[in-house]
Amino acid sequence: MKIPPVKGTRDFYPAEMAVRNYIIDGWKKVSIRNGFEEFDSPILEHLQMYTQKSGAEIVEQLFSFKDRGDRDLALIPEMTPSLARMVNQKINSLPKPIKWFSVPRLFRAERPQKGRLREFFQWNIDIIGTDSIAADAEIIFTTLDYLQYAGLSENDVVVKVSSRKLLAAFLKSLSIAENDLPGMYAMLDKKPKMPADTFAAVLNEKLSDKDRASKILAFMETDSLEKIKKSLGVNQKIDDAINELLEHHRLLNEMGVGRFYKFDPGIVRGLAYYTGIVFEVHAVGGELRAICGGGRYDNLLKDFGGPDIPAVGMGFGDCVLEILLREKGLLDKHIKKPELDYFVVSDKSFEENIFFDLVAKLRRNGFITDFSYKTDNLSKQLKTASEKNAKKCIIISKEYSDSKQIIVKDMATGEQQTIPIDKFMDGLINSK
RNA sequence: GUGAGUGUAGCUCAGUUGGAUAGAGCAUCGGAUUGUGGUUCCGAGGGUCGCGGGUUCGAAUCCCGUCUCUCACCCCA
Repeated sequence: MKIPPVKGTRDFYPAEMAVRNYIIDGWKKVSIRNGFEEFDSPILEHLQMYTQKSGAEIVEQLFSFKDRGDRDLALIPEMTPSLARMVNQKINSLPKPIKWFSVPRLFRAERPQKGRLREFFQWNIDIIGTDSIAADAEIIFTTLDYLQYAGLSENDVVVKVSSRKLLAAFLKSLSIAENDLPGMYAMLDKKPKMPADTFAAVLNEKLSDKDRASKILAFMETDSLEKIKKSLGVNQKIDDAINELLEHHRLLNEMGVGRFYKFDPGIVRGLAYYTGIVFEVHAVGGELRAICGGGRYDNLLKDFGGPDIPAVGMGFGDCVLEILLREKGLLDKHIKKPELDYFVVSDKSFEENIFFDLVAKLRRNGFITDFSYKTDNLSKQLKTASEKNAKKCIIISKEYSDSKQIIVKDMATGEQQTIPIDKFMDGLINSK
């Protein structure tokens, strides 16, 4: 009986594995050069970790089970709670700020669709223990550092930035109650999904107040910090939030990535735990969902039973990225076919057992080396060498039995030279 | 969880109004060119036509169910 793969998962054959490694290696390389240290958590956590803050509905969106000790466990659907748990556990002994990154394998029991699967990889970077806006800027800089590393420019991607603080202060200035804020966030977050007049109608209905609704609409349409400052600079809290955004923008300009920046009050992010500047990276002109997103979440550690310590972070999944890189032709460009340094070929026209000795020595010296199990036909073996993308072939044949010489053939040019095997071996060792 | 579309070799697809051993290209494997690869030529393997049921003398083809995949909704950490 054939057993199918599990819904929403992927098989990584060598070709797909090369893509996955390319993406993840890039994430790690960029994290490290931006001063982040790698950590990892278990793939299982207590189910309670997710139900506690998000409610019971979330159980339907993750994979959970009871172990034999009757514990409710879950395959982790995100990394941030595990990070909070780990940091809280050692909070007093960790030097601050903490700059950590991770590339966990995550699971969500949703119905798969474009750019969303049930099993995926997600790059996370977090800075914990500072409320400096420079940290908010650095998270975005590091994200952009990767996107540029992958070959994307400001023509391909845009960072849309907003502020929960600004939005909250603005909504409160319209006498919307603190308790109603989460509901408002959820609604405003849906704006891009509906036509403008539908959104206006929904807003009117929700507020039952045309004046306030039109003010919110105007706010949501504003596309620059300067305009916001001019139209709203009436209230200390709003002013503070705007100044924070201006400083953040200034830092990104100074870091040389200001051209990617776009103020967009429509960026709300669904998650309730954000408290400050939030952002999403989107493909320019595409229909794709957000490539990645993040922001400041100053209450998270406290919410998970730790001290009141500020934090800012970003999460970046592999699925949408892969679609985008493929569309832009950046995968074929960056992922090389595997190559061999040497392919050793022989027609067995000699007695001595030199063949495997040579193969082993090449490998021990660090050369990627292979050979064919079929040793009858020279032309077959060379064909295999071509298929395996060998840079050079070593041919051991009658020159060896005649005078202990081997042929080194350059597969790109076809040139070959005959040299004594001892000389070749000495050259190998000296080349290291 | 809701809705729409889809399913024929590993991949991309043919398959006449329901008719006999279901085809092609690519890929894979083998052979030819006997001291040298990429080209070419020849050949082979591989499909309970997603699965189950029904209609029919007869089903890849029509009907029902189910699953998969795709896309959208819900949700988005």
